[in-house]
Amino acid sequence: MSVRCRFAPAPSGSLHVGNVRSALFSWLWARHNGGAFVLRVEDTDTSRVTEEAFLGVLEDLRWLGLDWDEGPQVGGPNAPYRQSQRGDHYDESLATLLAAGHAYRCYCSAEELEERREASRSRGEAPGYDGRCRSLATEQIAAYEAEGRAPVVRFRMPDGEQVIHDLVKGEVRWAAGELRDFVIVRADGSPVFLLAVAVDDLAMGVTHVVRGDDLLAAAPRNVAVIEALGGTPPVYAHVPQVVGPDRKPLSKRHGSTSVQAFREQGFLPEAMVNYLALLGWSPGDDRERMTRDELIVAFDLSRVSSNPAAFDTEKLTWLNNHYIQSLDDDDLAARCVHFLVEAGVGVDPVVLRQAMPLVKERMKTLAEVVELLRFLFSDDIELNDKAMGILAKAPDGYLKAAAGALDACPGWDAEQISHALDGLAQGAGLNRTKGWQPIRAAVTGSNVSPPLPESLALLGRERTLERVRAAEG
RNA sequence: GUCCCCAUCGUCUAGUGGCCUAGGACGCUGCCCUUUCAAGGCGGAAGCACGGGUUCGAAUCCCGUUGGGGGCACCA
Repeated sequence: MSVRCRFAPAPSGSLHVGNVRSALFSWLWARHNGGAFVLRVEDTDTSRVTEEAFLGVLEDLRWLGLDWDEGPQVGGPNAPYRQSQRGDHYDESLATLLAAGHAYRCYCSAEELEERREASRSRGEAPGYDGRCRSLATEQIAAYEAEGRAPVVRFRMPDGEQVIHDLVKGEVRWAAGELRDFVIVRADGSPVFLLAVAVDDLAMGVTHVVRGDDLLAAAPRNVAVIEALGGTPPVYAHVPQVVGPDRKPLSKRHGSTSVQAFREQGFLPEAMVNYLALLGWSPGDDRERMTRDELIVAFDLSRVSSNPAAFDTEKLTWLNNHYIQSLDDDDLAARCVHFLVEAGVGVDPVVLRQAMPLVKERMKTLAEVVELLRFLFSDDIELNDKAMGILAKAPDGYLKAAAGALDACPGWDAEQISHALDGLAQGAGLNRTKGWQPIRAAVTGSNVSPPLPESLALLGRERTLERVRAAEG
């Protein structure tokens, strides 16, 4: 049987990197096995779902290159792929479960349940549902109905020990009676996650469920429902949570951990995918920088680590720089445009393209292109403090001499500019560092810039001279 | 409270009883290269949570302790 993996996010706007890693592992496993990757959106909680949030999730996955074979915008034999549109499937399964006695109506009110939970808690017992409505007499049901109570539907957990053979966690057991009967349909008739997931995984022929280990305890419940429906449960792989630097599960508290935030900061999808793949998984050898195809070949769910991994932006950043360096100049320039425009910097595409070799090993994120190259596209140069300091320390008349030397430079390419600058520095008795910094400060407004001669060559002689002369005063 | 999961450098990891004087990577750090900043090259510091076993031998197996995390919802 061919492998079918799925990713089933709640539509949250933008996925956070922990979710994305689950999606990535699921996708890698599908691709590794030449199987299918199914996307299903868990939007049963219709009250808080917006169309924008739904589209945001799809956008994130597309940007990362995690393509799906079945799902929203793509279709497939099991459409629709939004749980909010699959009510008839749940109704049908519910009828089956009820008819076979695998589920029953529970009339306990929220207050009654809470009261009994507290009582068992104070007795030191597990606080779950006590099974009171498991086998109600007909008269009792009639009495509840007469009271106007609206029942929920609970799933009757099978007796006996429950065992999950998890690809990551190994064999996990729950003693008989530990897993209580849980609600599968609310009093208002809407299906709960635990029903919807089981019904959908079964209907969609999912063979492997890869998800966060916060859902580990849901697995035996999922299995029980699927088996009650006469199906064969999938294999589960519960990957550990991604945690923040403080070792707490990733949340809003850790700031911008959404895919969208990383994208806006100028991280490449190639870097995100590579980094996330390494978070909790390794190929078993020393490889770290791996292409998408290499990851697909090497990926193995059984090699996923079973302990939580801390998200390390530093390492992501290192990989991002690596991928920026590996892009060809046209590609890199195209990706930079957005960030320059966003920063209000007008761009000359030809010059931008020519500037790429100067900045690619200096950029940790695409967003940094703005500070690196602003001086090329804007003549409105503001000197930073260090630049002012450098200019203040330059010998008297040095900038005037610089203007003269550059004006006299026979040709305007990096090599000849470099030669002219050397002549200038030597004439003033300065080494390159001391001799070139004032020019850098005057022209770029900063003590730090891409290589100077190449930068001046791109800037052009006239604009260079204007800035050097302006800095004199 | 109870059940479950987890525990190798600061971080991600390799390691599945002898190959471990615990390997790699990020970060940190020294040197080299160098027009600034990077990038790059070559070095360095840094770890098996603790306590008991099992074994000729344990990072690796078992038990316990401690410390994290998750479940026990008409949330997903």
